[in-house]
Amino acid sequence: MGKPDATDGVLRALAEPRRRTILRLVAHTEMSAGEIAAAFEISRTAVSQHLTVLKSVGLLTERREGTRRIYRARSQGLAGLREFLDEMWGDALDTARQLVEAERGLSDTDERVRRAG
Amino acid sequence: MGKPDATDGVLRALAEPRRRTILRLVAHTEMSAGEIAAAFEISRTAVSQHLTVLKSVGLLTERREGTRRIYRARSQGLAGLREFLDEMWGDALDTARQLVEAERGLSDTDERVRRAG
DNA sequence: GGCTAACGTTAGCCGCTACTGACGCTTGGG
DNA sequence: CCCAAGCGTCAGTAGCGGCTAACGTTAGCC
Repeated sequence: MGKPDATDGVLRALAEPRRRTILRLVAHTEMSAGEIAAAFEISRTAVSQHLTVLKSVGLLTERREGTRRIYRARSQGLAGLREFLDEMWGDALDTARQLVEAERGLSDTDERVRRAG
Repeated sequence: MGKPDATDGVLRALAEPRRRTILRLVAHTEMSAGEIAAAFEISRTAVSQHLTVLKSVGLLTERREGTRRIYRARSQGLAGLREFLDEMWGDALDTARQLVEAERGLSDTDERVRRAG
């Protein structure tokens, strides 16, 4: 419920293979813009634009450190997409999602892993 | 043979708002191509092309009945996307998988990142 | 066969999007 | 101050992707 527009932007952002690669790169660790750009063969400018897109739809977090900008994936940005998936999957997995949400509440970025058992 | 990443096609298909609407329409019931087209204001041709795309990436099932073609969402086509989500979300479902991998002894994942100390 | 209904397919147009190259901005150091 | 490092931003361009209109195809009825 909330904004259907949010899911639209997220899906358009994820439709690009390189943007998905970027997300995977910074899924569990941080990286500077330069480090991320070094992982591709396209120009640094193109990567910067991808970073802008990902950040604008809430899939990326930016932190400044001197002249460098450190990026990190923001898993919360995928919440709307998960809702969309569950809506059409209509499975027992929806129950699991409720358990997870109830457990983590509104806590923010944290790599800690917890069992839902 | 085969496609290295079926998720790519699925995400590109889902990036279109009308295709998502189509999927929602036939998520729990069947509909003919004409009925689906009637739900939009674009031409029937455009809807037919959307149906072709959705079918080509495995998100739709087609059944013929006389001159009509009946469509229905194929939730199995979203399995790969769900894996992608879990990979970056790191929720309880993914945790269970990680535990299994840990028991097997840290086999093959190469997404390990070096941590600059 | 002739005709209609219900679709898919093709050709062409047009807007969007990802790319490159040049430039501007901010930070830190001499 | 000047200069370099590190990035973002601004034109400009090539190509992809979705749209319409016309045409082709299959199924059923008379």
